[in-house]
Amino acid sequence: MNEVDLYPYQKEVRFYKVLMHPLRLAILDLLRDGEQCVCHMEAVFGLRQAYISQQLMVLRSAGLVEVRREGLNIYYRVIQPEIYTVIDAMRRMTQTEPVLPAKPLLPCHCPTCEVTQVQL
Amino acid sequence: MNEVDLYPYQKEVRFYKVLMHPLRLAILDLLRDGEQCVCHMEAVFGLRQAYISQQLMVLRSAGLVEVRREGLNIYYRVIQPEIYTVIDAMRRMTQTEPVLPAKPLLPCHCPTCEVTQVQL
DNA sequence: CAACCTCATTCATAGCATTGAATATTATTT
DNA sequence: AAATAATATTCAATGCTATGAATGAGGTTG
Repeated sequence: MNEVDLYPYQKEVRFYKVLMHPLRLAILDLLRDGEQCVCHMEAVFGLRQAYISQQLMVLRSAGLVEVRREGLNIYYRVIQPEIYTVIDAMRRMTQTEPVLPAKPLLPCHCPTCEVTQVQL
Repeated sequence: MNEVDLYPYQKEVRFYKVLMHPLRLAILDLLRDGEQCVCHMEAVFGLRQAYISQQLMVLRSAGLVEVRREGLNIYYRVIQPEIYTVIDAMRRMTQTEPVLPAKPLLPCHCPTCEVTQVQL
């Protein structure tokens, strides 16, 4: 049977699969302002570290984020910012807004959170 | 445990899940030029009708397409064209092009295909 | 109304994603 | 080098998605 080759779509499909998860979208939103350590995400979302790491791994193996180590902390940053053009287009379509907690839900001791706490 | 409410992301997530499938992307590409009947899709893609119908159902229950009956044929059309802004943003990011067969892979007798055949 | 189109639905199976729990790894500090 | 802190990985159970096969439902034509 002579059928169309849908293989060329796989590249896009892979990215849609990555975006198909609420926590991964939330992480990408958090990284809009620049790199953050895992510890900070843990505090902001109030979710277990292992779970966050699992989703970060998905983002990493998709080539969307990269990692930088500084002492004990590991900082993630987006290396393919074009992903935000996709996310923003979807937001316009669904008329939704990113929902991030204004303050971290849990106390944290990473540099980012220390600064946040001083500001309070 | 005090954790973030990721529920607001579900609306977007639902659409990403819809886009996460090569045939559904191909169908949306085919519908860029306006409505098409199932029969035509069958011919263009060379895939079994039931399979195409299944994916059309997913597009329909996501509210992306609607249906119009004309005699024996059923025509699908996109009712939320903003979806193309998302798809196009993704295409720019992945630097891919939509791949549709220039001519239907199979003969078809729907109005659209008759016209195509006359043009040959 | 019976045969025939076109399309939709149901069902079953296999595969993949999600997510919690436990544990491993890497770097730092003492 | 042992203890600790931050992050990663593995495992297992469960649920969701994909897809083929079979069948059903609506219209149409003779």
